[in-house]
Amino acid sequence: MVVRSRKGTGRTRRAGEAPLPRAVIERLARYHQITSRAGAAGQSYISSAELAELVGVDATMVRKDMASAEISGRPKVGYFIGDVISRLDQVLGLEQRKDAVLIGAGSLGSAIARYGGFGRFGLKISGVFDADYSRVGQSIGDHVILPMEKCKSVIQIFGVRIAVLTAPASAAQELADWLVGQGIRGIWNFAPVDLRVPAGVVVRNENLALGLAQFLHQLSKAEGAELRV
Amino acid sequence: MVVRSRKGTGRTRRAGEAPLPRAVIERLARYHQITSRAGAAGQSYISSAELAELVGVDATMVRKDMASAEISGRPKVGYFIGDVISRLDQVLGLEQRKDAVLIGAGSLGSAIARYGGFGRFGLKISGVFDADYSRVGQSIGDHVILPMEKCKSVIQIFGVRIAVLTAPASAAQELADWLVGQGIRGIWNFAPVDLRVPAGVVVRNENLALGLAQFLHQLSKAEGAELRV
DNA sequence: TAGATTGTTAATCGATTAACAATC
DNA sequence: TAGATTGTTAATCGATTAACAATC
Repeated sequence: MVVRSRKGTGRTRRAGEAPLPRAVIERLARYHQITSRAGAAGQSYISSAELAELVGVDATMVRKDMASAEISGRPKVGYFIGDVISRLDQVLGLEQRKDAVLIGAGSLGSAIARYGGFGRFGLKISGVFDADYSRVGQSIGDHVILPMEKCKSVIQIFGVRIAVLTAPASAAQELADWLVGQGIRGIWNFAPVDLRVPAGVVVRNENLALGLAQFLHQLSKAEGAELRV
Repeated sequence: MVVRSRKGTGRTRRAGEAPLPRAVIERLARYHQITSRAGAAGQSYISSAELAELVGVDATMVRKDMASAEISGRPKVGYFIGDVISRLDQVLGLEQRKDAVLIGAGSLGSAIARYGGFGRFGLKISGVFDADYSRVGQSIGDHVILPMEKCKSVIQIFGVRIAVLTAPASAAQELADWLVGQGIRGIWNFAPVDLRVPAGVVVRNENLALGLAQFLHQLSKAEGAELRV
């Protein structure tokens, strides 16, 4: 076995596959968004200064981030937007089309199912499921809500490896276990629970309550500062 | 003027008001969530080891975080859950009741308006508004959708300083400008746009597309690792 | 060419971890 | 008391910034 990584070294990968730190990835995703918008507005090049301004970081850091994504620009001109997007698509893993099932057709689930914007990232919702029979059969956007019993076969037929979990907190862990058993390898979790999954399964918690707590903290800090000045 | 902060020093505040780094705040919010749950389950004390395990960080870091929030525990016992929650409520600014207006009663806005869970953080939605007259008058949860024209007076009457912005991206900046003009000091923004606001106004972007991009990156990394092993 | 912008190396800063002392 | 757990200081590590060289 060649690939063997000791904690913290991260030196055991093929060239060009350096594991980028989370902070870098977050910024790359923002560059992607901004650059796409600039491209849609007709721009062909974008400078590190412009990106830095919009993201609120130092231009040097933008250039470093670009370097770590192996994107190079041209002195006096900037980065070619086509390059930036196609390379960031690769780095962020937005290229291949990916099927997903959505579990839980409550109000948040419906909002996500209806929102078409994720197609841009290659994410395709192949089926929307709910355990509540009173919801089954209703349509949300292009989808018809299916009973959980059908979920297993949809996962198999389409080879789905991603689940969007918008079920109630009380059911989330049990559903996650079941999904992993069916071959799901990534869960985009909107239930306010820290899911426990086996190693190798990726969970991203989109925890709105945490976001709100952070927002309120910023706010109370800002109000405090105001009172003091 | 006593309060004068030179960039980077952060040494010019009253004792006990050290500006906690964002990473610490994020963890504190998670401790808050976990501790609340443990309390609800009947536990009275929680150890740094338990928190560390659930959050996926080192126990030493939990203790340091607790220290920076001025929460102290008892050797051999752990942290008293009552202390943790009440102190974190203070630090995170979850104590006072805060009124908010919600702008944009589309599917995401409706999901948020319907979701009662934010009351726990002191956030109270005082009114739901939409510019689309076909939506006005419909009810979502406990709220009735009001026309934008009424928004101004609701802000004034209740002294609202927080807005939840779930309008389409195309309208978001204009709405933000208007809201700030009406006295709003904090915007919890769900539109996929980086809002520009005057200094002193707090914006938190809850950008699902960024979240998805990060999730997909993790996933592609994990799949890659799998193939290599 | 001169000037603007990228690219890179070195220095700084801050956050995390390790080691161990303090305490119930 | 012995043992478990918190609390704190010092060491390490990584990320950010500054300075400057390279290049179109």
